[in-house]
Amino acid sequence: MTVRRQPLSQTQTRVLDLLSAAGRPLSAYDLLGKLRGEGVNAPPTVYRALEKLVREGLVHRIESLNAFVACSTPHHHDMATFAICDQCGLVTELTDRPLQEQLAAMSSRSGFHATRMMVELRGHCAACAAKAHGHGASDHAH
Amino acid sequence: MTVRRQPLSQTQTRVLDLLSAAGRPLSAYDLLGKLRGEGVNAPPTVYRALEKLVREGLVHRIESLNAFVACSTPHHHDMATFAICDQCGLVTELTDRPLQEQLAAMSSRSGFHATRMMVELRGHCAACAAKAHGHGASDHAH
DNA sequence: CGATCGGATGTTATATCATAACATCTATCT
DNA sequence: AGATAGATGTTATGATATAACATCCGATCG
Repeated sequence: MTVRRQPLSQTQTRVLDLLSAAGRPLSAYDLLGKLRGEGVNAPPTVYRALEKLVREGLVHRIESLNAFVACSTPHHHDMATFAICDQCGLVTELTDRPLQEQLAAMSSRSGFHATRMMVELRGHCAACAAKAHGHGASDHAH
Repeated sequence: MTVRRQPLSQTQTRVLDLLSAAGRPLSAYDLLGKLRGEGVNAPPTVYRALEKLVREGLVHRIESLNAFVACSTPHHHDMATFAICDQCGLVTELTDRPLQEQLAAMSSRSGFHATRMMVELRGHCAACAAKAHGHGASDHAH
């Protein structure tokens, strides 16, 4: 299932595995923390691995969190949509073809040629919205 | 036209004016640079002013640039769409009601309750796309 | 084989973005 | 006067990201 266009290096594989295992966004420094003692001691190595993984479409960068997640369905679409719960930190990758088409249409209608489209929704996931029955939201996230 | 729900302080007004005059995204430190010598000497003041302006819907934060722009049509929508040219740095704020509705629909369909929706397109504006007739793209942006 | 090249990594230093924590000041309301 | 809310100042630090340059290693080719 997991199609890898290019072979991944040791570090790249480790980073991807860590992100997959986490199942949530990790910052470059979160990853660096987990890789210390495995011969990775400085930010550039992590950022370079992430850069490669993003190029390959295996990892997404979530701009509003300054963090990275393993792509749930590696496909290299240059289009990612995320719903980010500000309460519990849950991040869900959504796929919505019509939305992508509409974005592309809006984009080209204005003469803009999009190479990357980011959609990030902030709010509360179903579970947290249910819990918050009116009593104040005491945001956490992270 | 410009509806201000709350009166703005001196600093807040200056920041908004600087952003409006710039007509492009400025970082908090860009603003700080312009405000030194006007009694503003430290980041927190700028960030606090920006925070207020964003709350009021007068300024948007562009996540993928870590920068701020004056809202082209102050309305407090919690929804912003930007097309960012990676070549010349031009940032255009787009409004597309159907897109907003579709996003809201997709969001609620999955039980997610969105309080903020961010859409950022990266690519080339019409002018730059026209210029780049095949000869290599030598990205600039900033 | 030895040369060369691309890709990955190491290493050091620094740039850039953002906030914590605490003090002060002023306007307004009571 | 006392209380409150909002804005700001000030110092320090935390968090994120990259520049610049050196090295290493495996593949390819003459």
